Amino acid sequence: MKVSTKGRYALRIMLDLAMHNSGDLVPLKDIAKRQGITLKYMEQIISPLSKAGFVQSLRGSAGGYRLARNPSEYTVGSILRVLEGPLAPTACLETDVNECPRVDSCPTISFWNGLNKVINEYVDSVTLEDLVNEETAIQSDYVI
Amino acid sequence: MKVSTKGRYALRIMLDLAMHNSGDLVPLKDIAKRQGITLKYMEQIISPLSKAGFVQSLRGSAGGYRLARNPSEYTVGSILRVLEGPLAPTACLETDVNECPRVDSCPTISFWNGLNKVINEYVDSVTLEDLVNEETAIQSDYVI
DNA sequence: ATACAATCATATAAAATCACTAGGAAAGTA
DNA sequence: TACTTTCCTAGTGATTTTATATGATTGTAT
Repeated sequence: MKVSTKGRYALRIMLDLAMHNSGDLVPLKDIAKRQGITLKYMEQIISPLSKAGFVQSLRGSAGGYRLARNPSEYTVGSILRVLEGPLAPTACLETDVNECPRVDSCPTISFWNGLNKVINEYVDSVTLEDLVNEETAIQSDYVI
Repeated sequence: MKVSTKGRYALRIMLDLAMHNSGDLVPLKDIAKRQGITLKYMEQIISPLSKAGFVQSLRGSAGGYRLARNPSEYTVGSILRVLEGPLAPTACLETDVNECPRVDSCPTISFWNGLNKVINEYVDSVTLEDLVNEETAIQSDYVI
């Protein structure tokens, strides 16, 4: 029941971009340095995010990445799903085509459905903006 | 974010025992036949449940397993945890000793804490009895 | 006492997943 | 042209998953 590093790192990358959301492009190298993740591994993580249209990119010197939308328009769930696939707790909930031969008489399916629901409702109730606001609130504690 | 077969099978075994909860001992062979799981694999799954005191066992001819308590006294979460360990979505939430060096400044920890909470609250809100009642309700549909 | 039935323990292993590392190609900027 | 940065693909060691297999131990019934 663990979220893999890819999902967790994807969230950290997107949150880093959200906290440096000036409109300028942010080189991945800078994010890697801040987050303590190797550049090469981060490239693998941001690639699907780029293909999914979650970030905009530009190559070359002064290139980098930036968010494609407003931080409030990303739920954490949507980010995790790009790297993790469906967040369903069992494989039988993932597709419309139920491959499990026991599905019609399965006494546990309603339980798994319920778990699937609470997980997805929660991860989609939190946005990048929520996390940014929380973080800046924490930082201001030090100032005060 | 998947529950492993051990956790899922453990739930099916416990539910099978709950639906054959006459007080008599149920041979594992019978459960294996009903559930379509090999006896040898089931032995590995029920062993931790036995050690955790979730089921009572008796060896020998006419031996088998039965629930140690009333079905209403088992939450699904408690069963899953025996086989899966903590159901936390990240390792940093598992122990009291936080090993992650970033924990004090981690902007995502509150999100993971929240996810951890909704998952565990849900799995502990459903009992074996709930699943049994649901199943017998479904079966009675056929009768009616 | 003996045979039988079941739990209990341990070893092995294929397959999949995880968490990276590495090399280089392509594209854009100064 | 030199440099920087993204983009693409492949490989790799470690761990986990999902079992299978063999046999020992224990208890019940006849």
